[in-house]
Amino acid sequence: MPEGHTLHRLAAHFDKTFGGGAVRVSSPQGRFADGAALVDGRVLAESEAHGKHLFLGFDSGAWLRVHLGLYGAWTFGDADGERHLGAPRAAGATSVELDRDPDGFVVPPAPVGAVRARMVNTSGWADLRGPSACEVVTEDEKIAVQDKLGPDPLRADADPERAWARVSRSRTTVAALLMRQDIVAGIGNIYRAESLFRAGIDPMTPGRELTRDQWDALWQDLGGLLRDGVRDGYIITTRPEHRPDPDAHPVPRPDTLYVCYRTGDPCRVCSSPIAAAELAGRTLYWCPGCQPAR
DNA sequence: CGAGCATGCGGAG
DNA sequence: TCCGCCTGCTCGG
Repeated sequence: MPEGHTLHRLAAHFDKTFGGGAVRVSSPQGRFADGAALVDGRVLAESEAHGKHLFLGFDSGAWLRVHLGLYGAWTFGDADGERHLGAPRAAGATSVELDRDPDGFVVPPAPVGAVRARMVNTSGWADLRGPSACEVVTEDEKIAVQDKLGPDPLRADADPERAWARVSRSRTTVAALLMRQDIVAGIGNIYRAESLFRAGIDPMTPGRELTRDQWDALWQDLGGLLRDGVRDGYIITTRPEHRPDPDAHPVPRPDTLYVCYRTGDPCRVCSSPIAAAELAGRTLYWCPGCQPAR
């Protein structure tokens, strides 16, 4: 689920499984062949996420920038099997047998589908499919991308004041503002809808009509939800008392969200039917009972 | 098998 | 504001 939490999980996973060693980079599909050649064989020195961008830094100073878009996903394979991080995807066949070439690098299975980028080291492999961006950039170019992004609640350097300065001056609805990566980086359709529900805020409220307290609470809640997402690996926004089985672990998928994908279903809190509307090409979900228009 | 859908974004108008 | 694109899953016929 490529909202911000997924990218931070990816950065941590790359750091753990590829960081500090030489990496072979290729493009089985061919569309990333030139970029792959630029970093092939280098040592992965740093792995970082900012909003929905993943930055993999190599010892040459070059960075690989990946944006998963709506469909992108990484598949990882090692001696423990396979797993996916990104867009939803059925679990593939798990194979624990890993062949190695004479240099000790893993020989991954034949590419399945369009593998834009493939990374291999001596303990595993990673395949990237369907990204909206996958390119090698300079340090300056990487910084330029980050300069256009708003504060990411998952990053230690995040300054919520910057976001509030924009939000509090805007006539745009808070629902639209939360989706803008130049205002808050890492929020997607699910966190947008769920955080507004939890705050009891009407999504159509103009940014300038939010109170400072409302914004502070929203920012705090987003940070907590994102950190939960990093920990759990999927988005859970429902409080235990609003789940059919408060003690169920892990939380069953149908019970994880308050409003997203629940059009017409009864609100978990007030039983009103969940509403949905198309807004700038995306579906906005909310509860008219818990988030009344003012 | 095709249509529809999805956690996103950039560019044209 | 709308369209196109990247991929793969699910559902209906």
